[in-house]
Amino acid sequence: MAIQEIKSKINDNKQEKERKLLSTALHLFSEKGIKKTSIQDIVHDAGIAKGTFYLYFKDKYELQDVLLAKTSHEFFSNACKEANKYHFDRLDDKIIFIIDSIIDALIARPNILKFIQKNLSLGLYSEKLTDLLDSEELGIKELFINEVKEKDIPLEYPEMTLFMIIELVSSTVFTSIVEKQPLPIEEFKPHLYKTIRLLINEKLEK
Amino acid sequence: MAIQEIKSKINDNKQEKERKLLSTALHLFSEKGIKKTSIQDIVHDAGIAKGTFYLYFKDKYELQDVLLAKTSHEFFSNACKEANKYHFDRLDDKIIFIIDSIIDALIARPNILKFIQKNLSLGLYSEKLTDLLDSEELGIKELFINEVKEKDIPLEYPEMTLFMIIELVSSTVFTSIVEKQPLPIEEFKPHLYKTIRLLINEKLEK
Amino acid sequence: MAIQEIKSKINDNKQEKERKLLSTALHLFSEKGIKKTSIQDIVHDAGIAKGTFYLYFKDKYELQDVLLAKTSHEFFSNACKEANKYHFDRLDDKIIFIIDSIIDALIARPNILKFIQKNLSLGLYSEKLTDLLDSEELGIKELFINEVKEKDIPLEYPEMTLFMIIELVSSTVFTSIVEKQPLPIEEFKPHLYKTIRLLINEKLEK
Amino acid sequence: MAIQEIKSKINDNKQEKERKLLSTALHLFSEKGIKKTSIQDIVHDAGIAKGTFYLYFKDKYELQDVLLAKTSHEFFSNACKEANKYHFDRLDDKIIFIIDSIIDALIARPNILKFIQKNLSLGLYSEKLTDLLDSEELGIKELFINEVKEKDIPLEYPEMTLFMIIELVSSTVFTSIVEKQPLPIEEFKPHLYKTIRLLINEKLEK
DNA sequence: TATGAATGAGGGTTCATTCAT
DNA sequence: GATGAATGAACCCTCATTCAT
Repeated sequence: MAIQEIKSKINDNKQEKERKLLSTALHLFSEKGIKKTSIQDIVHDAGIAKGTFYLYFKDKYELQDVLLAKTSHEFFSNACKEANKYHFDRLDDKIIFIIDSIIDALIARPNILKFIQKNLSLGLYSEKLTDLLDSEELGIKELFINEVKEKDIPLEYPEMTLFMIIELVSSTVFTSIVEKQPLPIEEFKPHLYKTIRLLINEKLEK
Repeated sequence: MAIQEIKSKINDNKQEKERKLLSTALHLFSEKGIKKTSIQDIVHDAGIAKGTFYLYFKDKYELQDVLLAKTSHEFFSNACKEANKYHFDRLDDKIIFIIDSIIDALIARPNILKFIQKNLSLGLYSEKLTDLLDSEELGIKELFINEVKEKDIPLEYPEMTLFMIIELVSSTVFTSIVEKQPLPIEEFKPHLYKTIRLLINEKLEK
Repeated sequence: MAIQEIKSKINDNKQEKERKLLSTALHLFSEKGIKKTSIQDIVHDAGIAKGTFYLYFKDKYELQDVLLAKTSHEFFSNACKEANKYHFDRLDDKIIFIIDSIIDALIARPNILKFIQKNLSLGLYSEKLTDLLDSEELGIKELFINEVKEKDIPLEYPEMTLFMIIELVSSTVFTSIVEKQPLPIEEFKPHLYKTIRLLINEKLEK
Repeated sequence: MAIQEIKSKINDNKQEKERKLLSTALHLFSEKGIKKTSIQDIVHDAGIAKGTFYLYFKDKYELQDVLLAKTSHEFFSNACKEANKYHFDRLDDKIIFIIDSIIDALIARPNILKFIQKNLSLGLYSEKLTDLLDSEELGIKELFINEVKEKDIPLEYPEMTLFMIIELVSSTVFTSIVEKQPLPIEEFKPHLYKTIRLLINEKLEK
């Protein structure tokens, strides 16, 4: 076997270990909460030795950060892929479709929502994402900016608008799904979507 | 000394202990973070015996919940009091004044912001507030609803609008102050306030 | 029961715990060495809970320091008591008697010698001794100084002479007993005692 | 390249690795103490693989023993070399010159002194020295014995005298430099040197 | 010879909680 | 109600050591 092959095999093995730790941790964090999940639990369920954990992560919280960014990012990524299957005349329709997909996905996995809490926006803005983002796929950020330009939507600072939309969604949806406050999610959706349209089509005479 | 007086003194003593625990805990939570603050630390700094803690709170997290609601509420309460010193012709001006006061107060105490995180809205919506709210003071909620009615502002669901404003502020301001993302707070303020005006004066022809 | 009594009972209990920890630790340190003795071992053998250890000592090494001073001191203390039973015309005879007693005691407990190593002088000079020394008993230090004065022994700096004698004994005896270098202890003794006499009766024409 | 050369190169490489391990370990032991220095630390700083350590030493303590003997020996070796540059009429002057050189060297490197502790005499008496001593250089031991003979100094057991001088120095100097007890080293020196003269020129009429 | 990823035993330490006083 | 000494489970983390490459 060539040295090249050996090295790549070792590398594969390492990646596999890291992947296993991440997926096991996500499962446990969602199931029992971060506080009640110990490193012991994670390595036990992952079938990995205790010491090995520290070869990959400094502590539970570094793992948590990576996981938050990664998981949130996946929600955006999946929803965008889904949206790209269809054609939308209007940007607001497309954005709301994406957000609606994400909300439905969150409803379907309430435990993961409890893990993400109000930090969905990390999926777009976390610094931990650098590894994941060298993929050439178009995220919601690029999509939004591009379409604003193409369709001549009169937004002064589209990045800022998107940021506020995402934070608004992230924050209200968590409260609505988990605490059913101020309304259960299905009743809340129309209010939220109306507001999103407002933000995208801002026409403030001032 | 009359029995009454003795009882009231004992009661005072109890309230004093609880108050001491709360203030000490807030200080420690802000300074070192919740995770790194132990009950030991709290009772030590508060000058209270270990066992006594459990006469007042089930555990650290019950105390944390109370503290989150209480502290957030104080920010709103102070800002409202300040606003009531002046006269505002427009509701959006008044709301933005209040929110600006709160943001400035948060900037001044970044450690407390780190404790509150994105949960500022607990100051309005937490169930732990029942004790605090039997005061007859007008909060921002009542203020908002009343003025919408008085001034005939065409908002279909004013409660919903306020909820979204608060969550939007809570979420974006934390990120902006703590991580200076996407803009430092002073640069971000104009964008935020423009959006708040938009939400209050919504005129979406649809 | 009066509060006084209760408090003193608690105090007795605490002293008893500390005593137990010290004696157990000495036994284990002598038997297996410090490095191989864990706090677990100590509390286990002492029949005390793990957490309790930390109420009395910061760590294994604080305990070790106390123990070194205490144990060394006992050797001196016992030897002095023994010497005081007899009358000596000469100071050098008395000092050598004391040192001979100590050496014999060390020979009898080689494990304890391995623990003390070359630090026998801590029994006279350690700062950890303050607790033990408020006893009014005359140590070798006072004994030496007093007799030098009384007997007009022409020593310029008796403290310094004693210090060097003690360090010399401490250092050579360890090597001689443990490693039988350069001679086994019984053969080495005469050389050592001759040197001690020399130091006490210094008559250096210079 | 001739096989000879290759072999010698490999050998050089090996010696280089061992040398590197020793020097790195000495540095770490001095800096952080033995207990807090792990094999991990040593190989990391030495730039050598973990497994490789075990090709050279059984464990940290074997390395420590070698290092103690080696380092102590160097102090004697350097001081003797220095002394040989000059001519001394009297043996006691020469010995005191050597010891003074050693003490000054120790003062200059207090961390190394903390590592050596009271074991300076290992530089003369350790069994680990066999490798180093097949050099034909005259050590202090040979020097002392020879001169006693040559100068007809009336010492019955010169080896014993030297042993006691070395142990006395080793023990007192450590305490004096590190703990400044009973006197700081510079003030202690005259007392020590006076005693050394006494031992060399013993004239106890008894 | 040299490597360094993986191991998992074992250490120190913390801490919420109890309970006799 | 108040105390704080004692507990011991549970944690994190380090580390010497192994072994396939």
